Amino acid sequence: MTTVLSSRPDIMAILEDRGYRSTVPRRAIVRVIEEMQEGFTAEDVVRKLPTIGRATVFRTLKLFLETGIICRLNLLDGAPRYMLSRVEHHHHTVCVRCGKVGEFRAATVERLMRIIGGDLSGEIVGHRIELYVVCEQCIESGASLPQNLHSSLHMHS
Amino acid sequence: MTTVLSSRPDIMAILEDRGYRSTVPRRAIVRVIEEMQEGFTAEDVVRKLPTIGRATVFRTLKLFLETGIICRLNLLDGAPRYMLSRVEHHHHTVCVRCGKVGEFRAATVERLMRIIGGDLSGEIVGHRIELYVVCEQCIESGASLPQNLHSSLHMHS
DNA sequence: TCAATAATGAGTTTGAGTATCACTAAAGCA
DNA sequence: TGCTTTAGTGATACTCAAACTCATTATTGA
Repeated sequence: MTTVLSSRPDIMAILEDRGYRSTVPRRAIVRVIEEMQEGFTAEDVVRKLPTIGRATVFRTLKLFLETGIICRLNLLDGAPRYMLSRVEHHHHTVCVRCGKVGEFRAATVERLMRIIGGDLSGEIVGHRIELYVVCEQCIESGASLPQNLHSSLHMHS
Repeated sequence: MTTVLSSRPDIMAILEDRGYRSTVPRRAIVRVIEEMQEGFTAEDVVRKLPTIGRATVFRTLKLFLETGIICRLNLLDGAPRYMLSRVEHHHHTVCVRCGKVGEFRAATVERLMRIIGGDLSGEIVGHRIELYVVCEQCIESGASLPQNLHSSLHMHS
């Protein structure tokens, strides 16, 4: 009998179900990334786990990505950002000022995809939506947007 | 009196309006990227223009990106892909088999943003939507999707 | 407990992109 | 048209994230 401690699935169980081994480095990486709520880079993990080899961190993140445990966002300039997938199907909000990443779901999105799909040649097999936002904290602290961000992100209001 | 040869704006004119000079390397790069309809990497341009310095290519693409002449997609694994912005406000389709990039517009998208914006804390300042598709040619040639692509792209049917 | 092998980590390599800086060429003006 | 200013260029060196290699280690199932 197992106790459900949180709504998040047991990551090591997912891996073991797929035939991957439960190792010390993998468990350490799971522990670390569960703590970092607002997205992290590969380098963050390397820094937090100096005893674990660099290659192992990259390999493990790749594995987690392939198994859907984490997801990756390529945004702004710089290294890709990862975060735990809390819910099955979701999209991301990214604060353009502090870089904080959030998740959201919207049924409307799925309907939209079907509408657009009808107008396109070819077949839609997936989609990715990112919303660039200024988060509440950043609005409160009242700073303005960085120059050039709008065009370089190819954003549209 | 000028003759309009295509619906695409004159790129060098845009740059000159902003105070940038019309130089031999820039004109060469414009010529090359206008030929590559289906997206290109920085390395593609470097390869096609061996007489032009590497740094210049990267600087120029950055400039074009900032002025909205081209747009960038971070997708699949590998280097970012660029393409000419044909229309002001658009989103991209990417064929997951051949990598071909297309553009589409949808008024519905804008309405969707307003709906979602109401549910979120913070303020939406932009969005990015990418549709992963299998293009018509690839459907005709009939090959199946690569393994692992679905989860690693964090796609949702 | 042991054998098979998946996983690791140290070190090396790759490759995209940037920084530097002396040189070149574009543009405005005399 | 030539001159001057300075934006732009290109060769080179450098940075940094990420991948590769391979000998060693740890995990698992028997």
